[in-house]
Amino acid sequence: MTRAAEGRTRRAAGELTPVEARIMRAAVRLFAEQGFDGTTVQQVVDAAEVTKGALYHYFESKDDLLYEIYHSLIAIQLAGAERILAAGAGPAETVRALVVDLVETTAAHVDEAAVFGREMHKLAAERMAAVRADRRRYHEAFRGVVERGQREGVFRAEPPAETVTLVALGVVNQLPSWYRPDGPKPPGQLGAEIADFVLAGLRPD
Amino acid sequence: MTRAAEGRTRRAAGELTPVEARIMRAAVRLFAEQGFDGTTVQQVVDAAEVTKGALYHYFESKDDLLYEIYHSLIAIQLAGAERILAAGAGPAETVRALVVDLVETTAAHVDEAAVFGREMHKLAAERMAAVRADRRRYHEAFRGVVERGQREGVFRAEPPAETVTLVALGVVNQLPSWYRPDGPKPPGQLGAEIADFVLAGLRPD
DNA sequence: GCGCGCCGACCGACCAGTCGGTACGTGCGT
DNA sequence: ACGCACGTACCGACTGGTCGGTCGGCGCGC
Repeated sequence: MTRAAEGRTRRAAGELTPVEARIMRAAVRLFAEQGFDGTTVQQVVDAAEVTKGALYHYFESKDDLLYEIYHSLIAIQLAGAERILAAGAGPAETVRALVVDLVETTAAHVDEAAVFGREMHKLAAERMAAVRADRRRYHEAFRGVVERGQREGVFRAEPPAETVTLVALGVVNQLPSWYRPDGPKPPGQLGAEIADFVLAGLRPD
Repeated sequence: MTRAAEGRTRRAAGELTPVEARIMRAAVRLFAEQGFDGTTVQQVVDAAEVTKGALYHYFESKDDLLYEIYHSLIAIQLAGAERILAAGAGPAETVRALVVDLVETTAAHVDEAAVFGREMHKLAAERMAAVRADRRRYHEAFRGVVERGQREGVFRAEPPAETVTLVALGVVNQLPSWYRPDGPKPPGQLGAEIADFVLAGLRPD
């Protein structure tokens, strides 16, 4: 059995050999800078200081790298959402926590997020479906919190919950195009400001 | 002089020969579906029912097509912004008109917007600079309106104008990833709902 | 001395862009 | 009225180069 096949399950469990980690780090950086198609496998192995043989020993294909990048990001974000939802706070506090967490994790993984946003559509149909399902789960969980707040009367009823969700998740998905780690505002503050603005649009008269 | 060189100025003035228009339409659709690098020049010419010779007669390179796509979109959007700003309405009405116009033009040119968002970074340095400058102009014009409303007291002072701008333009830029022309809500309504929500976040207590 | 982990030259496919050529309309000298 | 020269529009086989992926081999630990 080659490591490439075995690797899928091992990596799915979050375990990475040092060589795999180096390859992933190099791939994410290069894909973010130059795009997936604009980056050659040779550039990745050079940057990771390994050889093509090693890369294809651990990964099945170039596409495989793309999927792993998505996977490492979505796993973190869904875990955050589940943790926050499970805490069982009120709608306002939950929305705030969700937005702040999303902004912080996205900022901490800007390269992954940038690659994901730009190249998601290049995934094979099957993997694409898995991605879409995860995204929709997040989207619906968020909208559910907004709807609950509206039913309970802690949020204004007028803005369609769907629109609020689109706006909130929209900024976050767009974040890689303007966020700079060395910018003046730390991610936590950015998240808080965005959350405040979203909640301001929801506060009852 | 080849048409490819002449074409730059002629196309900049908004004039397109029928052949150029066919090529552009095919290119936009294919780039939106498969990405820029994922689309071959041969596919474009086949879809446009012309030959490679014709394409390279009218365009200098594949990159040229990308730039023309951007150009046709940004020209419309900046024109809309200037028209609205020139109308001289109050901050609230101006913000609303800006958002609605942006959503409507983006929806009317989803393919262009999708390609632009994903492949902008592939532009050559010089053209990239021109793009960035235009985007910043739009961004700053929008923020300026928000700041004016805050100074005049018609908007709440708390949300940083920069954050409001990031949120408003963020949804619009993200629109190609979820908007479907055959969806239940027409673009005008979508724009109105988003504008309402943004203005709700700005309305004074 | 055997096999796992890795090496890297090489292969076949593919692709942007080229270029020698064709077809046709226009104007001009006779 | 005719034909010749010229420019524009377009054609499509071909080239030079690139890239993802392969595979026979090799060295080191056991």
